[in-house]
Amino acid sequence: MWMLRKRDMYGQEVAEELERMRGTKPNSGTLYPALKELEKQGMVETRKEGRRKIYKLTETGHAGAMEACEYFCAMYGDMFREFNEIKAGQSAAVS
Amino acid sequence: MWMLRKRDMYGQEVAEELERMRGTKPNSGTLYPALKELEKQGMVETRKEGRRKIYKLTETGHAGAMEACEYFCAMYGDMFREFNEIKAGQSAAVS
DNA sequence: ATAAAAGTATCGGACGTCCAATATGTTATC
DNA sequence: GATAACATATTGGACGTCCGATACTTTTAT
Repeated sequence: MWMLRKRDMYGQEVAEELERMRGTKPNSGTLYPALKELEKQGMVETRKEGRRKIYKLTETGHAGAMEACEYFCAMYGDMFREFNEIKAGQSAAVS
Repeated sequence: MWMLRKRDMYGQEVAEELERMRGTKPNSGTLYPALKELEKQGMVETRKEGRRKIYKLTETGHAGAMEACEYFCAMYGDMFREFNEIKAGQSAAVS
């Protein structure tokens, strides 16, 4: 969902983005049911372009993405910041 | 694991920290098997203090925590940064 | 000493996630 | 227009995660 905030994508693009992020591409049996569920919930809307089905985040979807991210960042934000500080300290020590 | 980097804790403390982070406390049926697994993997070592069992991250555990965090941050780092930028923009707009 | 409380621990099962296999429709290619 | 390639889709099942219930041990309170 967060990825779709930036631009509309079709299924395979979503899969490739996820591969870039986490190393492995989600199986189609994972991807499409997930997208379908988001559509059912009104988070995304779709249009067809040729053989591709393009997913676009709705208003509700934008709100939902922000809300989910809010929760997620509240959970792991400290860890993130701390990790970045450690990294920053390490690269500073090198120079 | 990340929490244990800062200080040793006993089980209930771990549970309470997790509650602060994510809102709900993990069930004991979730917590203790997880800690036991970490011990089995050599990530934590334990000592008893009274009725409490104190968990301490080992060298391996520190390395493991960093490695896991590295992976995690590589996955979600962009989202985090973007989210923070949005938040920063919003609070700037208010003032 | 006995009861209550705190902390640790285990077991079953419900539920979710993800993948492999497979199928179907659509656009290129020849 | 047959074949290959691309994209979407469904189903089944393996696996993992998490919780509720329950039990055990150790300490504190009375």
